[in-house]
Amino acid sequence: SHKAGLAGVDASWANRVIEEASRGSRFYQAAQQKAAAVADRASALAASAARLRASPTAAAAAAARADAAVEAIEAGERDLTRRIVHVDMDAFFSAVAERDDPSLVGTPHAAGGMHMLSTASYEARKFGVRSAMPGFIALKLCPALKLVPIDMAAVKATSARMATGVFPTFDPTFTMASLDEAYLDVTDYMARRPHLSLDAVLTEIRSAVAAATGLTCSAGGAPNKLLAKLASDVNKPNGQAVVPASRDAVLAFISPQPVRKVPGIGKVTAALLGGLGVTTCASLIARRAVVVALLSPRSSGAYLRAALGVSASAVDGDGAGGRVAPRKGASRESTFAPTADAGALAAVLDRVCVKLAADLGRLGAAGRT
DNA sequence: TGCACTAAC
DNA sequence: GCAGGTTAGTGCA
Repeated sequence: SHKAGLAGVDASWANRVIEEASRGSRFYQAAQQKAAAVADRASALAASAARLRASPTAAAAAAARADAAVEAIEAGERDLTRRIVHVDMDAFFSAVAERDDPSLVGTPHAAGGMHMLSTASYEARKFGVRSAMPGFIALKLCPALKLVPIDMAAVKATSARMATGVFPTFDPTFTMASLDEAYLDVTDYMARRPHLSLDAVLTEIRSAVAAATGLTCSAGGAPNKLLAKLASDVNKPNGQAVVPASRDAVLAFISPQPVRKVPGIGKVTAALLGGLGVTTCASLIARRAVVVALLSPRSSGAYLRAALGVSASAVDGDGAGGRVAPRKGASRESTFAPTADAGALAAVLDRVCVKLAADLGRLGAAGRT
C-alpha cells in the first residue's frame, strides 16, 4: 500500500481476494514457506540483539563502534554541493499504451498478460492492481481490467526521445537508470541561470518531457541520488519535490522514511531489520549499535549512510543513456511445468542454450567454463 | 570459482 | 488454467 496510487485501496479486501485466488497453488505454497524462513531469520536476529544488550560490556563496545561509524560518514562523506535530479515516468508502459490508444484513457488497464503485469494505470491501481502481479489475479480484483500487451518498440522509442531530446540540455552526462528513470546533475545548468531555483528546474524538465513524449513524469531534486530518487516518489504522479541542501533539511526528510523505500533494501532485508526494531531511517540510527554488531560491514555501512541521507552524487553517465559499466554476464531462463521426464527437461535446456548461444554470438562473447 | 540469496526494473 | 525475465552485488564454501 505504500506504492503510488495504492494508498486508497482497502488492503484487507484486496488481500482477501488475492488469498482466495492463490490458495492451493504451488506458487503460494512456496511463497508461504519462504515467508516462514524469513520470519525465522528475523527472530534469530532479534534473539542475537537481546543477547548483545544483556551484556553491558559487549553492548558498550558495539555502541562505540556504531558511533565511530556514523562520525566517519559525517566527517568524510556528506556532500551538499551538487544538485541532483531523478526523473521517473508515471506508469510508463501503461502511459505509452494510453497515449497510442486514446480509448484507454480513464479506464482501468494494465501492461502485460495473464501471467505477469509490468505496470497498471492509476484507474486500475484503485482496485489494488499493481506491477509484478499476474493478470489472472488482477482480473479478480478488477473484472473490468483490460490487459494490454506491451509495445516494447514504442516504449523504447519514447525513452530514446527523452534521452536525446530532453536530458542532454540539462546535463550532458545524465544517466538512464532504466527505460523510464534518469539521473541528472543540474549543478552546472543552474550556475548558468542563477535566478532559477531547483524547483523551477524540475518544472522545466517535466514540461520538456511532456512536450517530447506526450506523457507525465515525476521528479525529485536533492543534493544526492538517493534523496533525489526518494523525492521523486513524494508527489507522484505528475508531481515534484525538493530536498534543500542543508544537513537539517536532509535529516528531516530522510528520518521518517521507511527503510523499505531505500533502494537496495527489499522485502527480506526490511523484515530482518524489523527483527532489530528498525522500521524507519530514524529507528535505524537509533538502533545503530545492533545493526553494526550483527550485520556485515558492507551492509551496515550502506544502511547507516542511507539513513543519514548520505549517498553518491556523481551521475557520470555516458550521456547517451547507454550502459556505463561493462557487461558482466548474460543469461536466459524460462519457466516450465513441473516434470520428471528427462527428455522434456533436456528439451528445455536445449531451447534455453540455443537462445543464449545466439545472444553471445551477437555480443561477441563466449562462456569460460 | 561457483552457488545461494537478495534486489532492481 | 494460470505466479516472468535479465542483470548485478554480497557472502560464503
